[in-house]
Amino acid sequence: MDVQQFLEQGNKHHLPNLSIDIVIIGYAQHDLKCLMLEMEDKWLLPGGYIRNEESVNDAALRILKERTGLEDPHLKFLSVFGHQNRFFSEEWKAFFAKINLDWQSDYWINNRFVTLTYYSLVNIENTKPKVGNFDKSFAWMSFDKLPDIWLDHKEIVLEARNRLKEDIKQEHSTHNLLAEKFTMPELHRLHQNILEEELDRSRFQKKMLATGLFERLPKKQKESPGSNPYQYRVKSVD
Amino acid sequence: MDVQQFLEQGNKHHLPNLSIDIVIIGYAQHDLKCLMLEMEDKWLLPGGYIRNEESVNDAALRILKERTGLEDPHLKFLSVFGHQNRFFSEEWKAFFAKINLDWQSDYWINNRFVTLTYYSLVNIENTKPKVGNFDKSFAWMSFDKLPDIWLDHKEIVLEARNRLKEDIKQEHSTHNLLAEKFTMPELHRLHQNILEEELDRSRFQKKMLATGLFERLPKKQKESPGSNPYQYRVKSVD
DNA sequence: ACAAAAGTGTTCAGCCTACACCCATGG
DNA sequence: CCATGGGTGTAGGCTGAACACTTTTGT
Repeated sequence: MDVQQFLEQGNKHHLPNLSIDIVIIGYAQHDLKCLMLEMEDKWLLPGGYIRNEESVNDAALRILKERTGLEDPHLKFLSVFGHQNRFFSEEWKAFFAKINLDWQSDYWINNRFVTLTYYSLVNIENTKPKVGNFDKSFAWMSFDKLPDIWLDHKEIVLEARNRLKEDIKQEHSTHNLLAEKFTMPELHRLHQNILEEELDRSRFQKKMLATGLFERLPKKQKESPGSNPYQYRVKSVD
Repeated sequence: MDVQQFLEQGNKHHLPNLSIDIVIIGYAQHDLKCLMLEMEDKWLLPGGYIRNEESVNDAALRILKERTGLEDPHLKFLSVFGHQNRFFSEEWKAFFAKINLDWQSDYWINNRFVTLTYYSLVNIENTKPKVGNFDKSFAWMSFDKLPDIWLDHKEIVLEARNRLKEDIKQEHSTHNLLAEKFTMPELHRLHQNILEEELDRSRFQKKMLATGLFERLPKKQKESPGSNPYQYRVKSVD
């Protein structure tokens, strides 16, 4: 579907008041980052709309796959943003003016949208982001140095950051942020990074191994001084 | 708004693809129950649609208040049901035939609806349920003896029942199911009921008191044999 | 007096915490 | 050979589990 057709006819093929936004979280250089797209001088979250013939969940997976290329990604529901003033006709108008495209006040994307937000933990190395129709570029943005963010997407990003902190205590999905094989010190640093606090190294290791979720692999070939760490990977489900 | 106008024009005043369904949970006769409405021979959850001028959250509160009369109720988001085949034109058609009302295939309520589900813990004694336009009656249905439930609402009810079991370990919202003043034995029985397992009486009492959430009131005047229990209420936030 | 209900106490096991210790490796 | 990093061990404390004890009250 080309852009003009999408703007004029998209409401016939999509649910006209629902959108999906995904906070795609990665980890590199000892830093938590999220994938953002640049539209002119502002940044926003990867997102999209729900087609008539797909479920909400399928739409989220499709959007995630379109932006990352990932086949079987981690994906978790975050929350609903449903304020009555949540429409962005002024923002769209200004944006269309900037890129010298015609803007019509009856484009369906000017509707009020309730957005369903998700977050996804991915391995940056395996992710090959692709920009969408209106996007100039993408970037992995550190949560500590967020740029000018469009619409209410900053609120969504921060909610995801907080939710991750809560979820880490219950769930064991953080390995999605690392490569298939990882060491305990790596996982330890990651958890400290997410929780923004020091965790006892000894206790962390024992707790993780006690879950029985990981299987030990041969030691890593190392270059740095010190004993070589074992590598682990998530046990395959039997 | 009268019924005919709602059916023909409702899409102009509501988000046309979003609904809200609420599992309203109460507790009476040592039994967890949920509020259901009768439409002909089937039962369904209290629900409604989102008006253009209200937020999703306000809509949920409005719907909850319309059905229960409650002013400041407990309300918590449950989940999204968003399957692509989630429209119920056949069901509506059959229902309209039964009540001898005209049915049009282009009524907006035949649309595909994504439903946002919530659950609410209420005190049955303080709740004065009111039926909606199409409802014959209401009833507090025990989770163990659910009737014939319309659409996919049974799935929603069961998800709420399971979520409550999970949430009880983290949150302390169960007092919403009891009267303002309650005793520890009452709270104890309630928790056992929700978790469907025995809880050590001694430990339960100490754990609850250790939260510091409750303040002790004078002992209850009692009739049954045994020592009179203290009454408690939730501490007011300072 | 006795049984039932409610509140509190006691013991033991297991887990969390905070380190200490040991081993491997590179400079 | 020593600094660094990584794996494991251990003593102390806290918390939870199971059950015992005591008090209160209706029958």
